[in-house]
Amino acid sequence: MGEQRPGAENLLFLTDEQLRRGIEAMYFAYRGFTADPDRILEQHGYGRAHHRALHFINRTPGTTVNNLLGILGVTKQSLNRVLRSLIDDGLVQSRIGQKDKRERHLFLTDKGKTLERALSEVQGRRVRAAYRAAGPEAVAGFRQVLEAMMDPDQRRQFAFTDESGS
Amino acid sequence: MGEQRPGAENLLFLTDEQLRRGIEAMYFAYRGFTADPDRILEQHGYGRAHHRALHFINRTPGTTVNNLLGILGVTKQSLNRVLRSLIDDGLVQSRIGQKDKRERHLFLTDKGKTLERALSEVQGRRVRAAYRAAGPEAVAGFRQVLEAMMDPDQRRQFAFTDESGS
DNA sequence: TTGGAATGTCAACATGGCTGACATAAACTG
DNA sequence: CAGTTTATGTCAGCCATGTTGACATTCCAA
Repeated sequence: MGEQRPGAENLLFLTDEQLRRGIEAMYFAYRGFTADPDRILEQHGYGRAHHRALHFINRTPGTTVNNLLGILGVTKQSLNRVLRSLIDDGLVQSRIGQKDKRERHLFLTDKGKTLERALSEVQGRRVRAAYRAAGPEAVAGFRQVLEAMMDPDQRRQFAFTDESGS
Repeated sequence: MGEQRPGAENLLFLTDEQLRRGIEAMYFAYRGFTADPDRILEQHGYGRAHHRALHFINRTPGTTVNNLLGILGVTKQSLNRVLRSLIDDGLVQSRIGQKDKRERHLFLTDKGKTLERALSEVQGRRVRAAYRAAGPEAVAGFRQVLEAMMDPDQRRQFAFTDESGS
């Protein structure tokens, strides 16, 4: 991280124009990033909030509501509305904690796993295609900039969920 | 990174886990990306839709409503509500077209320019910091992946707005 | 002159953020 | 044990921003 390469750091003197281009690229790319899952979600009457919940429950099965609140950065009322519909529709199962019976541990049902897989499949397809088009070195740079762009709290969250030691 | 295989293309053999990490990085980074402008917008009773309008009007002064609709990808009713408030608040000026009097050409007023500058200043500061932390080569890769991630239509839009030949 | 394009406006609705208030149950603390 | 804190759920309402549908106006162009 941060090693100096002679003659290279001058590229970080960015004009206003270059900076604006970067901002627009982020905006347009994020639209593309969410476009495919959005189409599937729409067919089920769901939104991005449902996608995020499915994603992170799938990622850490048995996570608690409070845990999820921290990751998603929304209010419990907002999350509850989303979880309510997912539970009612049989995509998520909520189990009362054994150690602490106030807690609810969240799991995807088979139905939930099926939708989650469909969503991550189309989204992953686009990400893979972009990675392939840009090449391995570009991907490494992409990840570095994204990580540096996060809020420190989010970055810590992000680092914490990394179990592979990458 | 996990298991190393000979050759360079192995970096594009992504495990499910690596792909999910990339998706999460995009999600968290976008949150960071919008966090600073959001705080300013909130003080004015505006949202991201107002920011986007201000950004693109500033970028191409005199753009028409229809033009803006194409860039932003929303309905005219939705955009109109946003433009209405910006015009009423004296941040945007709408001038009837000379050649085609049905068209409205949009410009930022001094007041509008001031807010736009404040927004792009805080957002640019974060982007700059991320660029600096990641380094020039990472930035080049970042931009390549973002561009590859856009929808083809958006990418064409994006390429078209590039007047500097960057 | 007539059709259609560009724009604006009104109404209604949905999603998903938010706050505030309150209920419940369980865990913790003195 | 009593009181406090924590985790969760729920109700009600507000706001920003997306949607569709309907309709008026203006005016270019065939």
